[in-house]
Amino acid sequence: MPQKAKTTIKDVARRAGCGIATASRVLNNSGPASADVRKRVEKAASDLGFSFSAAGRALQSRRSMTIGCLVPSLANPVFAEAVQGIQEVLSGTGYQLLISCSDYDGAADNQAIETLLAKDVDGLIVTMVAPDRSAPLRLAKTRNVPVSLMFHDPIDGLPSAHVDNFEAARDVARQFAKLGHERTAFLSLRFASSDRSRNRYAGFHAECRALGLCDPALIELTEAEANTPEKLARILEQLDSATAIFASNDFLAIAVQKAARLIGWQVPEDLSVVGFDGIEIGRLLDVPLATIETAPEAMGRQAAETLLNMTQGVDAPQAPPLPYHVRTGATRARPGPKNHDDDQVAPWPPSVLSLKTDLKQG
Amino acid sequence: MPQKAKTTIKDVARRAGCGIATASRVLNNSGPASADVRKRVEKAASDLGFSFSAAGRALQSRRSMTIGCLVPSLANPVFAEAVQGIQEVLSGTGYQLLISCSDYDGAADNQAIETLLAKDVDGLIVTMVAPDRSAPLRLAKTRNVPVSLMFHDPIDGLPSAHVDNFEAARDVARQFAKLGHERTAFLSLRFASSDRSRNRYAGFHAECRALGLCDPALIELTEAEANTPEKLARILEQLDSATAIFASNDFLAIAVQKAARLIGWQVPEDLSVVGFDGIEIGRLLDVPLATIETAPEAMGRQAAETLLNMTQGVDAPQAPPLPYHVRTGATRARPGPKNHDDDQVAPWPPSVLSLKTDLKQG
DNA sequence: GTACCGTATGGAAACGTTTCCAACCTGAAC
DNA sequence: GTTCAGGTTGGAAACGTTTCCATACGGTAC
Repeated sequence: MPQKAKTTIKDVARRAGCGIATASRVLNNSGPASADVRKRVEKAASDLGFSFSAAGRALQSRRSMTIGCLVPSLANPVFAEAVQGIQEVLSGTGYQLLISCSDYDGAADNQAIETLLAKDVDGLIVTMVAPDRSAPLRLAKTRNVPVSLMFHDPIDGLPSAHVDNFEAARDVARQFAKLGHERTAFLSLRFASSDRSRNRYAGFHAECRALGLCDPALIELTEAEANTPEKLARILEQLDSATAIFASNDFLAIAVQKAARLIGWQVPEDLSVVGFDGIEIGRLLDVPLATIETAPEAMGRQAAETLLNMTQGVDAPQAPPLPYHVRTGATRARPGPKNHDDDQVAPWPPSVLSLKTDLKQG
Repeated sequence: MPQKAKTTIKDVARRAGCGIATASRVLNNSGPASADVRKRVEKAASDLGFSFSAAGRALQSRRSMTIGCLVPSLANPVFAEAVQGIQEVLSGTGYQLLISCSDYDGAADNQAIETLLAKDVDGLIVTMVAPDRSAPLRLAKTRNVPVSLMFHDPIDGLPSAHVDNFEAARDVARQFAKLGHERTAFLSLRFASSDRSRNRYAGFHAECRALGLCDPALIELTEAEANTPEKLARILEQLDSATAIFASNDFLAIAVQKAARLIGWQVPEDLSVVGFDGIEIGRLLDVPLATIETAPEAMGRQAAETLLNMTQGVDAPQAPPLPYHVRTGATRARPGPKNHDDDQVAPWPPSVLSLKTDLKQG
């Protein structure tokens, strides 16, 4: 095994018959050099297939040219698209992206940030369970490592690329009210570990109140329930008197429709469904999904741009929330008359199902 | 701005009143140290909030503890999930993931690999346009940087985590034949830059021949066509006499159904549709999508595991293709009698649409 | 008391860069 | 012929680690 030793700038200098400093200057175009030696160095470099060692460079320049990124999971297209947006901005700037996933685990979040910091990243782009009260995130601040958030509401001087979840959710309530719905439910996964879900619920809840609708039932699903139409259907059955459902993301909204069909409910005649996120596939469905259309990729781009500014010492002000768009779709309608045995009798919201999550804890 | 200088091991040593070497030994547990000095060093380190500099370490140890990963795009869930799988395996090993996206561009592929190599990655996990004939990929080999592929058929001694696209596609042809379909089409995006699509077409085509069906029409769509149901519908109309469509991925398969509905075709009565990949959402659709179910996450995991073995000098043999699973769904049926004006008259495949891509080029 | 051995310790080199600075060269001005 | 300015050049230090090696210090065996 001819362990090809990596060629260093020293090798280039020797071959070109000049000093290391000169070679460095030529290769970086960072100082004077005669045409003659310049040519020799360039030839030597290409002969040897030389390329700089990032490690040596990073050590000397105290910049790793690396940006750390933490997201809950890449299996969720929302985050995958956001990362894609980051990539687009970063490509061509010389920065590389170091990725970590926490799987929605708050402890893993902090661990990951520590690791990224230890790698001397030049900046951090983060979506995590609890960006406020994260010690490693504060550490980044004191170390002057710029931090940019995604999806979160701005916190504590940390800029964030986000949509106004609260406002958008109020829009959903208004739509339901205008169509004449009274009893609604909010479906979510991982309510406790997502301030996005919590804010959406809060906005939805607040506006339902303001408009005189019943308080929405808050349902937190397990992974299993969300992914198994039969289980989800059983939950729906207990929400019998609800005529409209706001799902915390599009994936859930699609699953709900499947479940509704299983128990013979028509969407939107028997049940209106609205999602959140605006994933591409929702538009292409047979019955296009009504949803709040956001632009995850744009969030990634904005977060990356803000971060780049910060690395250059530009104190970027918090950008306004990114626009969202109400996609009408075809999964909303006026509530139809369901054939209830016990109309108007069942208590609302159904106590068995509602969560007692403290909204302030987040 | 109190530019908090990073604390180095030198600071720790000074505070603990010992030499650098000793501090290093204690912190790494890599050599003898008296209980006394050990305690002092540990205290000093925690007092100072010390953490190692990855750059210094990388330079000295010639290992960056970083794995480079190149995929076409994270906006495609298939790759996002694969990366997620890689993450799962890497988490806890101390390796970090450096990500690049090429946006399906062969030149960008090579550029990205060069950049990753310059970052001194300890290994590469790659999905690209043309892994054979990639100079930078060969360079990795000569530099003894282990390389592991994803989705590609194994090449040239490079191990790959993949499914057998050719075989799986033959399965689709067999299903169509069994149901009695004669005229079929294969829909793809970026045919030229995806050996996956090409292999799927090749398998589908071969088996159609073997079973005595007509040659499938090969249709390459532009992004715009794939994403705009109306445009796609216009293309479908020209495939009037086809009764079954094999879409190169699930996304396309869903879009096709939307387009079919636009021109009044029922799926599966008027048109059978089968996809490829097995994305989660397909199962939850109102009419579950028939598809070849693969496990992108498992591919990522396998690629990562193979790579880890290689970094440890274990010469992992090429693993067999990962299993795929035929999901029956509800988008396939026997061909129904379409009301054709010119039944049996139109030539097949429709020459305007068929691509003349040379299958050997890939 | 001397010789020896094992364990703890710290100095210093090395990893591949960049950059400061001193030294050198050429030619022009006096 | 001497001096000076301007442009080239290379030695060496520094970045933060790890590790080789020599030293120092116990103690045990004679």
